[in-house]
Amino acid sequence: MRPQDIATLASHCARCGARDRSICSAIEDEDLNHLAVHSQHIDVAAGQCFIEQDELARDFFVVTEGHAKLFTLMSDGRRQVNGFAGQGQFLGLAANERYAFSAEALTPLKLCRFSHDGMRLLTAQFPTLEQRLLSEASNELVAAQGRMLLLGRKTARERLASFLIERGAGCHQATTIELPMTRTDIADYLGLTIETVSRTLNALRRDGLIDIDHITRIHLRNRHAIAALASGEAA
Amino acid sequence: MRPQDIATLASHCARCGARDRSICSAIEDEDLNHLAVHSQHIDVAAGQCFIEQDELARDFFVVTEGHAKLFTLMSDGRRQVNGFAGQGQFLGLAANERYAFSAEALTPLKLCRFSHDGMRLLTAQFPTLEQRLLSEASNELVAAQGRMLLLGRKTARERLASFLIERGAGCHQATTIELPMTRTDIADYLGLTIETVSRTLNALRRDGLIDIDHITRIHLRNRHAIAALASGEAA
DNA sequence: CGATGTATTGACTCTGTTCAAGATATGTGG
DNA sequence: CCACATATCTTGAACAGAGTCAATACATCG
Repeated sequence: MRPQDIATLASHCARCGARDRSICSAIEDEDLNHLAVHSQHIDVAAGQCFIEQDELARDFFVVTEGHAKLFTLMSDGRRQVNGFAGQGQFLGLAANERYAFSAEALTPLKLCRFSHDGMRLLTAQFPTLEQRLLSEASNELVAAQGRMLLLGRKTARERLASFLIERGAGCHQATTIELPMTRTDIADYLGLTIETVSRTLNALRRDGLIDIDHITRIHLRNRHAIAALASGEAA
Repeated sequence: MRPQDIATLASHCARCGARDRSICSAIEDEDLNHLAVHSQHIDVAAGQCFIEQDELARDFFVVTEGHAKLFTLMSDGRRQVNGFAGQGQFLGLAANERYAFSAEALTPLKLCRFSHDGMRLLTAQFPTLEQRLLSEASNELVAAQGRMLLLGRKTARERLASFLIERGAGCHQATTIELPMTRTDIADYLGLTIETVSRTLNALRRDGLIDIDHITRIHLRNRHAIAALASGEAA
């Protein structure tokens, strides 16, 4: 890992750290040299797979730039997208011996890779890092339970509303959302078909809840109503 | 915590530890005294709630006897059962400031309770414990992804087959499954209605895949076929 | 044994899927 | 810069799997 990569990672993680999302926020600046020894910077082209379901889980990853999708496949091609990962997101906790999911770049992607072995050395050196990992895992478990509720019990309309609110979270004022994924990815994320996603989004537009500025850009006109829909408090 | 409770916990955890499922397997016998200082034995009557969704998350729990269900509620009463917990199971990782789920005893239940504060002291003393917690969280994340696939993409028949296989796991030979939960719980676990659960189980019986000895006892006649169904390799 | 809660079965409905056609983007080469 | 080719997205019509509502059967427990 070159010095400029460390700087890049550090600056990215500093940004993410503000929202307490990045794993790197557990590591102080002066410790970044140790980090550098055990990590490696990687570029992935859009559409390329960098984690393969059922492969031996040797590495963890941190997204430093771009977006990725995580998904599970069935033998007949049915697909469930488990999540999307953006800047600062940590990947690879959902694995024992082998990865439980595949991961593919949605946009040109920059990753920081840590071997499990390297990670063990790091956690031995920085106990806070292990706490940080555990807290990250807890966050993901909470999110997973929210998604089970969505997939098991919510209507198509509620699923889309939940998706929009989730995507819009963090941006307190900016109610315009960028969607780096296709309709197919959204459908597989929400347990629906592309047709239902398309129809439902346009229904939300007709009802004045959103504007669809562009296929990849959606404006929330009535965030409060969308949030109510998402949590099931609607007629 | 009384000495006999420690013994009970230890013996239970020893049993579970064989399958590497219990959190206590990280703690050696001679350390159980330290454990005792920070833990508390609790009895819960069947039907009683012992974790309340959105309450401040102050404690972790280990099930030492009996069965519990974990679930999430929507304001209109829709319910998603996130999982069932039996002997040796660790509860409470899916929480940040507050619990992301509620938990209720299905049978008379014995729990071991650890305060978060006590847990911090314990993990400081036994670094392996924190690794154990992280590994437990990883297992749960893997399981969560399996459930997302189930809830998002599987048919009712495949969901029931998956449920039976999951319940039958561990018991390599014994193909008779005890179900400590009601049909309503199963339905809310699989994202279905009780009617669909009932109809589908009886369809599986008619097709010679299972016997329903009793409402709460199911015998797997053709485990291989059920497993194939569960993973979606069927007509 | 009757009372109550739980499970099964049946008839009908509805939400979301499937299949198919058309529209809109994105990208390429002339 | 435009025409064509390909992807992706939208829209429509028919269908199906699971849900809803309602009646009946079965357990469990006093």
